[in-house]
Amino acid sequence: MNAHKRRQMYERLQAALPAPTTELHYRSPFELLIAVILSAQATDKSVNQATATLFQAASTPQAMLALGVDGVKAHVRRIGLFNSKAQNIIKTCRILVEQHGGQVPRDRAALEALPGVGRKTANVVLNTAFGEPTIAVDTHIFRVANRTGLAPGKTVRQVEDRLLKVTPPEFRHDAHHWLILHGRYTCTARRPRCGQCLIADLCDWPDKAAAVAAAGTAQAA
DNA sequence: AACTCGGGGCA
DNA sequence: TGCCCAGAGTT
Repeated sequence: MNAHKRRQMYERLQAALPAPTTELHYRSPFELLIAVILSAQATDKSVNQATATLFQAASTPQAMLALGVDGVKAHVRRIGLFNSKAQNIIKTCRILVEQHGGQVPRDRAALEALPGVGRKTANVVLNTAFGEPTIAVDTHIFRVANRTGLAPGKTVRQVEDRLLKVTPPEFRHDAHHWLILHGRYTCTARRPRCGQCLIADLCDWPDKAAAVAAAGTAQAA
């Protein structure tokens, strides 16, 4: 995919998709951080369901510490990986209180030093809470970047670096938002909906034609 | 690079 | 039923 096509891709996604916002529910950088920690390998629906009651019980790191691991678990039991996530949340809150004045640090290294926070979570917080032009590569974006030829790469870090390079500056802050929505609702992992894709004509995916045809016969049948 | 954690959603 | 989910940590 060349520079012209990339720009066209972003322009179309920007025009068609809703204003940039997370689908996770949060009211502060702290709540965002916790929600993103919980969202690893989980659906946003299940996360929002859990945080609705969790944040009512505790919306600050101090209050979260008062809940304790078992208290947190009681709210997040229906989310996958909840055991390690509950422990990580408490450890993270302790560090926030002891080393960062109870605030979420606006610093990549400090964020990634928090238990349960990796490259992706740090990027989301930096972008969404602090407005920095990071691109958080998750499974959706990794798939879209490779499938369309927008920014191919074998590792998440490779895709992230390439995305930052090939994304025009004016799109860089919101690219994450558009790419993830596109991957989630159109360029899905299984049975991508190429027939109703806004950018199918710009996409390099070899199986695109087959996918369109399959969708057509599936609807006809 | 491969493995593990993990309940829920969806075809 | 099998595959996937807005990943991170360990080996």
